[in-house]
Amino acid sequence: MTRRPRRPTMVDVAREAGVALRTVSRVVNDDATVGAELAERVRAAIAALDYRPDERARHLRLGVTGTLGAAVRQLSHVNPVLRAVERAARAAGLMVLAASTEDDEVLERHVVESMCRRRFDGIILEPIGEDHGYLLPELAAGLSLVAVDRPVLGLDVDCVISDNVAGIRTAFAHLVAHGHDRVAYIGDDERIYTAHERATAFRACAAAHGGPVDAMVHTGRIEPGRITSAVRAALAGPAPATAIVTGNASISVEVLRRLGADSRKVAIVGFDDSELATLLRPDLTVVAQDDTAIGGTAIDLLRARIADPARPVSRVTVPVELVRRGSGELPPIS
Amino acid sequence: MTRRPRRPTMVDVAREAGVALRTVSRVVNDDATVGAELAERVRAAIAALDYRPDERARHLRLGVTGTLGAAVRQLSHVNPVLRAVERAARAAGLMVLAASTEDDEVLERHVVESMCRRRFDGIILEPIGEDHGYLLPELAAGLSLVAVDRPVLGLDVDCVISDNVAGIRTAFAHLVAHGHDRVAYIGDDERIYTAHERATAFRACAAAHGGPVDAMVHTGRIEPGRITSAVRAALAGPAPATAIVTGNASISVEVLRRLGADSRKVAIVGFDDSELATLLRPDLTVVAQDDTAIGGTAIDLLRARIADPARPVSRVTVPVELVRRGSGELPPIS
DNA sequence: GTGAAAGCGCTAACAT
DNA sequence: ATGTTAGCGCTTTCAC
Repeated sequence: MTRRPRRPTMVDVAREAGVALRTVSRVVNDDATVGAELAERVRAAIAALDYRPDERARHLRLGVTGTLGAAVRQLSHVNPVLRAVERAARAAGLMVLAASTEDDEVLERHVVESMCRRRFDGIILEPIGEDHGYLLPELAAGLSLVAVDRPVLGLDVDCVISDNVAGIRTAFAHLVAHGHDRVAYIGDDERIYTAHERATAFRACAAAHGGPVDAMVHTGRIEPGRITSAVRAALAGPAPATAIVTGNASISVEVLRRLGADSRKVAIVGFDDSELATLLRPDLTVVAQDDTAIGGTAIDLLRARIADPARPVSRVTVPVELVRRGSGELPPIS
Repeated sequence: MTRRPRRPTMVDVAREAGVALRTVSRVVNDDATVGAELAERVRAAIAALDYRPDERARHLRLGVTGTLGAAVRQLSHVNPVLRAVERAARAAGLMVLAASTEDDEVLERHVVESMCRRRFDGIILEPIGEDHGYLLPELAAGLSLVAVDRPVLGLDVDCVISDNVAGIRTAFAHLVAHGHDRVAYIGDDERIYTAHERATAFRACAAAHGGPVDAMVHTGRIEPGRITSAVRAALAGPAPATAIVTGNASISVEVLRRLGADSRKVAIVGFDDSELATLLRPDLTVVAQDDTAIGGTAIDLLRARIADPARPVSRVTVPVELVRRGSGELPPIS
C-alpha cells in the first residue's frame, strides 16, 4: 500500500548525500568539476531515493525547453514528412512532441496555443483552413513557427513546400514527350491549398499545350461517385484522354481502383509516392516529394527562427522528382 | 528589428492594469469572484502586452501537467489505437503529446525517460523488446504507465491487449465451419510478442483439429523471399492447404501480393483490418481489433492509475470481431 | 473583494 | 572544489 509519497527533490538528495544542493545539480548535469568521491555519494543518494530531476523547474529556470511541437493533421496517418522532422530534430538534440489537429481549425488552435503556453521552443505546423489570425498575438509574443506542406494564408511566416507547379509541369511534359496529346487531370477538392495549386498549374500546362482545358480537369472532394464520373468523363467522348495525371496519393488510389484492369490502357502519372498506389499498380510512375528534405529544412528554418526572431521570413520550395516506373511511359492507345 | 523582448509576466500585467498579481491570476483562470470592471482592465492589459501565461510555472506550482505522453512505434504510420487514445484523452480534458520509438529499445527509453522528467501525468506505451528494467525506478518514483498492444515483459504494469487467442480460434473455426480441413498459417517474426502469441494459438487450434501442425505454420520476418516460399509451401505438396490465416495486416498484404489472381482459389482470413489489404482484395474477411475500445480503455486505466497509484494492476483483453467479407467464406477447392 | 509573501524544484551568480 | 542564495513565473494561503 504505497501511499503517494512526495517525490524527492534535489534538496532531499543533497541532505541524503550530505552535500550542498549545488553539488547535486552539478552531478545531475554531468559537470566535470565535481570530486569523484562526492559524485559517487550523490549518485548513491539519487538511487536510494529514486530521485528524478524535474524538467519543468529546469525549463522554467533556463527559459528554454529543448522541445519542438508538431501540430499535424492526423498523427496516425502515413506522414513521411513528420518522420523526417522527428529525425532531424533528434539529430539536433531536440525533442519533438506531436499532436493531431484532425483537419479541424478549432482543434488546431487549441493544440498550437497549448504548445505555446507550454513554452515549446518552436512549432511545426501543417496549417488548416483560411483564418490563422489567432497566431498573430502568439507570434508577437515570441512564437517561432514553421509551416509545412502549405503556407499560412495571410501571414508572413516561414514555410517549406514542395514545388507543386514544377511537379505538375514535369508530369505533363513527360506524358507529352511520350506522345500524349490529350492528358486529363483528376484532383482533390480545390479548397485544399495544394489541390488548388496543382490544378491551376495543370490548367496552365494544358492551355500552353493547346486544346481543351476545362474539359480535361476534374477536381472535387474524394467521393466514390465523383471519382467514377471523373474517370468516365476523362476517357469518354469523341476525344478521350490517353493519359491521366492524378492530384495526390488518395486520388491515385481511387482512380486506379475505378480503372481496374483498364489502367493498363491509359498512361498515368501520380502526384505523391505511396505504398497504397503502388500496391494497386506496382509500376506507377509518380512525382515524388522529397520528404527528407522537407522535414530537414523545416527543422533548419525553425532553429534559425528560434536563434534570430528578427531574421527575414523564408519560404522554401523543395524540388520534386519524377520516378519512372512504367505507367507514365506507356504510348497513347486510341 | 524587434529585439527579443523579455516576455511579459503576470507581474507586468498587474502593473499595467494597476491591480494585484492575485487578481491577474484570477482573471487568467476564469475565477468568477473578480469584479467586471477590473477583469476588463486586466484583459486589456493582457492584450496590450501580448501576455501569454506560462504553463511551466503553473504546472510546477500545481504539481500536475494535464499532459499524457504516447510513446508509439512510429507516429507516421497508420495507428487507429493512437487516434482513439487522442480522442479519449481529449474528452477527458487531457492533452496527448506523442513521440516515435522507431522500434528501437534505446530510443524508447530516451522517449519515456524524457516524458518522465517533464512530469507528464501518465504515459501510454507500445513496448518494444524484452528488457524494460529501466522502467523500474520510474515506476517506483511514481510514473503512471499503461502498455498497449502487448504487455511489458517481466513487469507488473497495466495493459490493454487484443484477444489474440480468441481471434485466431475464431478464424480457424470459421474456416473449418466452411469445410476446410487443411488450414495454413503465415505469420510475422515470432520474436514479436503478438506474432508469437498468434502463432502459438494457431498451433493449438491445428493440433486440436488433428492433422499436421508444423507443416501448416510458417512464421518469420517479412521478406519477399520468405513470404513467397511460405505461400508456395502452404499450397504445394500432396495435401495443399485450401485456406490461409494471415498473422497481421502486413503479412496479409504480402501474401495477397504473392497470390495474385490465385487468391480467389484459396479461402483467406486476415488478422487486423487494413485499408492496404482490402485494396488488394476488397472482400477480405478479417479478424478486426476494436481500436476504439483499446484506446478508450487505455485512457481509463491510465486515469485510474494516476488517481490511485496503489490500485491493483489490471490487464484488459479486448474482444476482436470477425468481419465476413467473402474471402473467408469460400468453400475448399482441391 | 484585494495585496503581500511563501514556495513549487531547479540553475547560476557569487562567495569561500 | 563546494556551499549560499536569489529568482524563473506561477498559485495560494493568509491577513486586510
